[in-house]
Amino acid sequence: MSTTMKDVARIAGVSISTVSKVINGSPTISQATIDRVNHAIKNLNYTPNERARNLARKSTKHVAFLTLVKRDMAFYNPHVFEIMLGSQQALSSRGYTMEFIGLKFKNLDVVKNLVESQKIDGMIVHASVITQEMTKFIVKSKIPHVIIGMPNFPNGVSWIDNDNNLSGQLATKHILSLEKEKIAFIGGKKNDLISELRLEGIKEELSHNMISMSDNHIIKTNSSFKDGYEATVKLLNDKERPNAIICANNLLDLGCIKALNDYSIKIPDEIAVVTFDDYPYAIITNPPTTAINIDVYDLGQQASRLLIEKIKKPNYHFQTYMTVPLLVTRESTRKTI
Amino acid sequence: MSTTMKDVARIAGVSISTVSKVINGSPTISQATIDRVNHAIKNLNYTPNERARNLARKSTKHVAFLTLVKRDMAFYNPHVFEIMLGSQQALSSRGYTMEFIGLKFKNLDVVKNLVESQKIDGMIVHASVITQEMTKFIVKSKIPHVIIGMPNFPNGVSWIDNDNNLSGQLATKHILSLEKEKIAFIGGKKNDLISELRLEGIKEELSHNMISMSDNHIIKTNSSFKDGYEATVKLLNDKERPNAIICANNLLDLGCIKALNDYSIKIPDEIAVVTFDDYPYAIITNPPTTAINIDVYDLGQQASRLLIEKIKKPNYHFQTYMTVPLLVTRESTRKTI
DNA sequence: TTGAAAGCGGTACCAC
DNA sequence: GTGGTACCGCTTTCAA
Repeated sequence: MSTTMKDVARIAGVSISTVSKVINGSPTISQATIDRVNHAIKNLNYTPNERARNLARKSTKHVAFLTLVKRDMAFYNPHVFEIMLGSQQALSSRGYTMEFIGLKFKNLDVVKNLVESQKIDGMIVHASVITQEMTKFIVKSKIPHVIIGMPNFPNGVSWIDNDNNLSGQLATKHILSLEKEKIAFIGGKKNDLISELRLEGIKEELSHNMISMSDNHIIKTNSSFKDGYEATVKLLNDKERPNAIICANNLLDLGCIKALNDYSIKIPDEIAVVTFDDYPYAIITNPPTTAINIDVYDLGQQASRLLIEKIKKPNYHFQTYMTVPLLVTRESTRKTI
Repeated sequence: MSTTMKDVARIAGVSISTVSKVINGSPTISQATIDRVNHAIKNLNYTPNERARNLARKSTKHVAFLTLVKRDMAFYNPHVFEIMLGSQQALSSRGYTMEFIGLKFKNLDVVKNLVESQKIDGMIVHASVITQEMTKFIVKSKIPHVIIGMPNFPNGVSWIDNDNNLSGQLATKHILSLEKEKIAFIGGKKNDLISELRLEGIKEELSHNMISMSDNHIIKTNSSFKDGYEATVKLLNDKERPNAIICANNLLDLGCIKALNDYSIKIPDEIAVVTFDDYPYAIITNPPTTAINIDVYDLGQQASRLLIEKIKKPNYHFQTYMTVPLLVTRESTRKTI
């Protein structure tokens, strides 16, 4: 058998409740016994049994991180893992551990069983697995939680997200500072909420500056290299050719820059380009593309921070928390002399 | 209070040990009572308390996945996460859960505490966190484990890895099938074990075919775009210019292809190119690069499978398990007509 | 086929 | 300050 508290108590010549108090840093123990107990712990090389503690203290210091997963996802959607990394770091620095749960579909039963089995103190849930029914369950169960990403339906859950509207504004502000006003946008289809929010931000910033955006300059498409290429060609053929293009993601950007190069358009002199997200292609386009970067690691950290806050103070409430995007300037918007 | 086994027992009119047996599928219970108990469970919406089960059964059905982590790692080193994905999938399909532990350095104390706290049944450890001291501890502790990646020192641990030697052979075989024999290799420095193993495979396959490799055609460098570019230029200037180049990774490949394009070398007619790993750049080079791909998801799955095997049969032993690389043929080695 | 009861290894309240 | 002890909620003999 492995050594238990009983052994420590015996060796130290105290009761097991005293040992427990020493381990948990209770203030009511004299320094002398603290030393005796710690000495015994060292000698016996004793480590508390976490399973027993979990049962006794009715909490596990264990948090679940839930996300939808697919094969190869680490390659084409690394952001989720960077969020997870931030979450885990913030959790472990506060004495919590993290269970990673990758779901193949929005599985309500798994979530239910997870919270009802009482093996976690809270959960961080990526918006990809969320359904309206699930939010209802989460709210009713009162499990401490943070959703990563704004749900696109009414809900009572606590969520945190990047400020996508602000991202759009930032991109636009930057382009306007180059004295370019004919801005085009290549983005996702209408149901792509993030793309829509960014577009809104772009429009807002433009109207602040009394500039309107031509409908022909807004292209909603899929998110492949090819789509980016074709959208760009379409923009080049528009009767009022834009002098700046904002791409909703790296793949569209890759296609866009390729098209501009093929048509011998000077970047940024004739057309400047800005993309959202910094990875993986913004760095290697020719020229490298200016990007609005989201610090997803930070997003994960904030999520954990808020979650632990909620675990500790059950009546602590928040509905939303926005993290801030960052501009990374590169040649695609750098004025040539 | 939440409902417990006691409640179920009372409602079903049986003892709690009977309830336990029903839940755990004991064969000694009559169908009639099984039905009664299950009915009560449904009615009360009862879920067993996992904390209590863990303590009572002295096992947690919980496995740790350990790896070294750094900020932005999901972007520049997604492979680890794809391995994790495979592991988690294989674990959960067998009723196990996974704790993700990202370490900032090779922290022996964390590992010790992890196994001594008895909260995991086993662990999958990425080679990035392994030290010789740690392998000693792991072996001594008898904790079921699988190391992902061959340790580069003598050890008694169980590990699993891709067959990097075979990868090198595969790349070489493919190039030889194009009737090109002057093969060059751009790889990592000497301490890069994986790169060395691949090079060995290349050499082995060549010597099988009675072909020797010029020392000038082996370049060991760092792993940046720039290094790939420069190495390629050096190869182009060699008195005996190679007609095929094997790059140890995607970034080197990116630089290599760029250099070949800048020097107007026809790919693959004048020089064919093969790279290791398929992501993220092999797909987008011009032309796209043929790659030797490692199915890291599968690697993760195998690791979990073996780990659970070991958990269930403590005297089941293995030292190594090799997964097989895959050739993805693209334009960079496709014969033009 | 079922149930009583002794753990599993701690925590935390309460008495001293 | 310290110790006795009743749990925490389940699993697992062992006897009936």
